[in-house]
Amino acid sequence: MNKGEQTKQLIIEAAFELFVANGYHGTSMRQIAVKAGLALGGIYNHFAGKEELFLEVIRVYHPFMRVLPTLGEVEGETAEELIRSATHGIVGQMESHPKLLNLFFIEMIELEGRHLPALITLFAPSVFTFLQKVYRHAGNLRPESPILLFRGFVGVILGYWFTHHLLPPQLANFGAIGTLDDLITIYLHGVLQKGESDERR
Amino acid sequence: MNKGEQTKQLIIEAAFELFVANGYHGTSMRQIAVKAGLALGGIYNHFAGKEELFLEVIRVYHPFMRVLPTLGEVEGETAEELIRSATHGIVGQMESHPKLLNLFFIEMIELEGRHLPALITLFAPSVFTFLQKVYRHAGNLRPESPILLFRGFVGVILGYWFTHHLLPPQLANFGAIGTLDDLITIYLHGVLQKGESDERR
DNA sequence: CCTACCGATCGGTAGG
DNA sequence: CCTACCGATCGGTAGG
Repeated sequence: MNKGEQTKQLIIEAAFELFVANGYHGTSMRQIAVKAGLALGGIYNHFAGKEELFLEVIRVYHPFMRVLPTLGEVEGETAEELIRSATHGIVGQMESHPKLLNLFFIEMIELEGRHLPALITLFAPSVFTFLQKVYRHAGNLRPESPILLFRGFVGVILGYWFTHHLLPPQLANFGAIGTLDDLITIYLHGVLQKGESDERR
Repeated sequence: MNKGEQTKQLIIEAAFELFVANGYHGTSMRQIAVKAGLALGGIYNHFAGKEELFLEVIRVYHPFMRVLPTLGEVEGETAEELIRSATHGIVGQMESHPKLLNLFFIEMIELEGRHLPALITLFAPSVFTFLQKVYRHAGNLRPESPILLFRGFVGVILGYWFTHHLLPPQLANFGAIGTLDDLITIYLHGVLQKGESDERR
């Protein structure tokens, strides 16, 4: 990696950290320049403008980019193993940089979600691969629709993440807060059925 | 409501719509003034500054403010009825203004979540009331901890909401997208147990 | 890649 | 509640 490429990476990293901390309009090109260690004008040797820089940050750091590819690589012998492994993989990625999700929200709000469709269609295959694997390893899934199963799966991750970062610690005396695996267990009880004696409704 | 109070409400409403559409730093006091139908300087007769105005918007429009009180009023004879009714009540509130949730994210990102703790402790009682009601009407809940039950509940709502607004429509041929009630059903299968014969793990 | 600068717009205020 | 203004800062560029 030559000097110019190195500088470019420094700019992207600096921009990422400032964007997720202060938002798009809350971050100035001057702040990014200082953090990347060059003068304001220098940025424009690498990027045509602020939005182009943001697009590059998204291309590298968007949570879909970090999180969904792991779905394609998940391994396991049963649906339960696949789902537990996928959930932990995704949450692990999210924990690797707790502000990663902010990029998603910033793009939604401040750039009106203009770049989401492209990202979604880019990663839909990983999701399909994962869902097919799950259904292949288990004929005993209650939701007949993979999409529905996936929507519940998303709920487990989001429910865990937001309550994990938001619930006030003092309410622990109202009951155990629980772990990610506890939430997965609830979900698995919801989607797995062991034989037809299990029919409830 | 006298004239001054009326103007104040117009400002708050205009600010709300601009904030959720463009973010905090992406909205200028001049835009708000125009939308509210007065001159820039006029806003400062009602609010000390931009952040004070945002705080008032939050006080009126924050999703917690709109969504959690319904939890305190939910009625039903069984845990299932209570949970279904609460979920529909909350999602209904969210649908009444699809950008309501943006206020939550804007506060998180652009104002660093400084005002969340106050909002959370303000509405914790509604949540507790709801959870107590659920546990009173059903001894057959799998999660021993109400907090854990609640985290799963949050997951249902968030999972539904985000996939509902994000999933590309064309993937419907991969399977039915499902409804909110389908997701609630999965969750209920996860948390309700009908007798001890149901033990799975 | 930096220096020095551009016009535009920002939040906010004085004075009436 | 408006007009007219303030200093500060914005994204971006020319020229070297």
